[in-house]
Amino acid sequence: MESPATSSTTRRIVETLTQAIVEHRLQPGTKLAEQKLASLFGVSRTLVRQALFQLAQNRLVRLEPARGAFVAAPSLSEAKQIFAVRRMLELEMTRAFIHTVTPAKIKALQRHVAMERSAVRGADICGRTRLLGDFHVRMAELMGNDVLAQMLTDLISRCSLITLLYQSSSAAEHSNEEHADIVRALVARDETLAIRLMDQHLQHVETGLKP
Amino acid sequence: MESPATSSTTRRIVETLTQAIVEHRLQPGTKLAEQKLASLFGVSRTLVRQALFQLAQNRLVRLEPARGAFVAAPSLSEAKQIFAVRRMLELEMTRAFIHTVTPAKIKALQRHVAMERSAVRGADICGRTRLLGDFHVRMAELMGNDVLAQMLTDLISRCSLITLLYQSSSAAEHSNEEHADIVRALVARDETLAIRLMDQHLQHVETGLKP
DNA sequence: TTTCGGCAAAGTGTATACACATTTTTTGAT
DNA sequence: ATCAAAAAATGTGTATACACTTTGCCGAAA
Repeated sequence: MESPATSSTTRRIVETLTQAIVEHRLQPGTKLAEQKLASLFGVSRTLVRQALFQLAQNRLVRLEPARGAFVAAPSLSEAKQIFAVRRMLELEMTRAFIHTVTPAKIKALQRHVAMERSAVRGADICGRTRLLGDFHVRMAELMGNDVLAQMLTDLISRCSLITLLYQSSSAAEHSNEEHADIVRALVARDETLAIRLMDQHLQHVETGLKP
Repeated sequence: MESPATSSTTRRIVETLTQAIVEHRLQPGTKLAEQKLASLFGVSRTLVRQALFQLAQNRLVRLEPARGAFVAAPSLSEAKQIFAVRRMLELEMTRAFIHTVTPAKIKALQRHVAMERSAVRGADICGRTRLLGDFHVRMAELMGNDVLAQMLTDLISRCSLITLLYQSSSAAEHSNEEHADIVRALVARDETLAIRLMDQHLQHVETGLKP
């Protein structure tokens, strides 16, 4: 399941804006005027509009009728709802993972955790956040459930605006260690432990949000 | 959390097309030519394009570059993935519902089940399918988790592309009875029973898919 | 000084026009 | 008669133009 087919030009704009928003070079609430973006990217308003439309569906921008597009500022209440959904999905996903685990899948997760660690050790803040989120998506992909993977991708990108605001470097390191712990529990085929660790991990990330 | 703000004209087109697709008046694979839809709705291609774009993100239509838009034809494998996700979400939702249940919420669900029954008894095929799906969405809304509700809305509309192919009138009646059973278990605050009933219900809907 | 009304500037919402790709039809040769 | 190649038709991708809404500013009246 690939992302919906769209002109590569529009996609380029979406990706550039997404990065800018997620890396906080565009602060929440910033107005995104169509004409300015159009001349900035050297295209017409048409393509910018499509891009903004798509970003609105990813909940990264807010579209106010006849007023324009603004960088979204997800509320804490929304973040809590998102985490409630993530917990539902990911605890069950962990349970199911244990039953379909193979050495190759374990290897893939271990490699991912290693990549996380180098990003966390380095100063690569946006790469760090992306990788820490991708761990969860990777688990879904390894289970062969692309629908679940896509869903987690959306959910995680929706809170990335918030996690980036509040997540400290030490919290990132903590997350990375918890991922490693979860993988160890998966290796040991310890279902109860893996689920408990995942639950605690999500709990930590969520409580880490509050300023 | 309301659906993403967009011109009401575009939204009208999206909703009309969604209904038509979900109610199977437009068969999977049907080409959706922009100009034809434009004259049909009495608007320009611009608005139709926006609508098709949005529908593509909801996975109800497929967009092929330079070839156009087609009504999506979800594979059985995709349907199975969707049901796996629904089971994750809805079993936990049922568990959580028990803990936050109030007489008002029960009343709302009971009213909904009654509406389902009259639609099932009558010959209102499209209303029937919509209402049977909405039961699950309604539960999420009553829990105050709009993120979950939106997610279930998407998942269920994607399923209905398939279920409508196979769901018989007797199956609909069966679903309605199962909903009533679930509500009774909620009234009794019987967590284990409610979850088991919901699990069986999803199982029935899913196995009902295979031709 | 403050407030209200209107005017101008800016920006979004929609339609239309044109360029290019794809598909289909037609035509000509084997 | 069949197949291939070319041309016409259909349809998408992008840009531009115009109408209408919002907004900020300036002046006049209380």
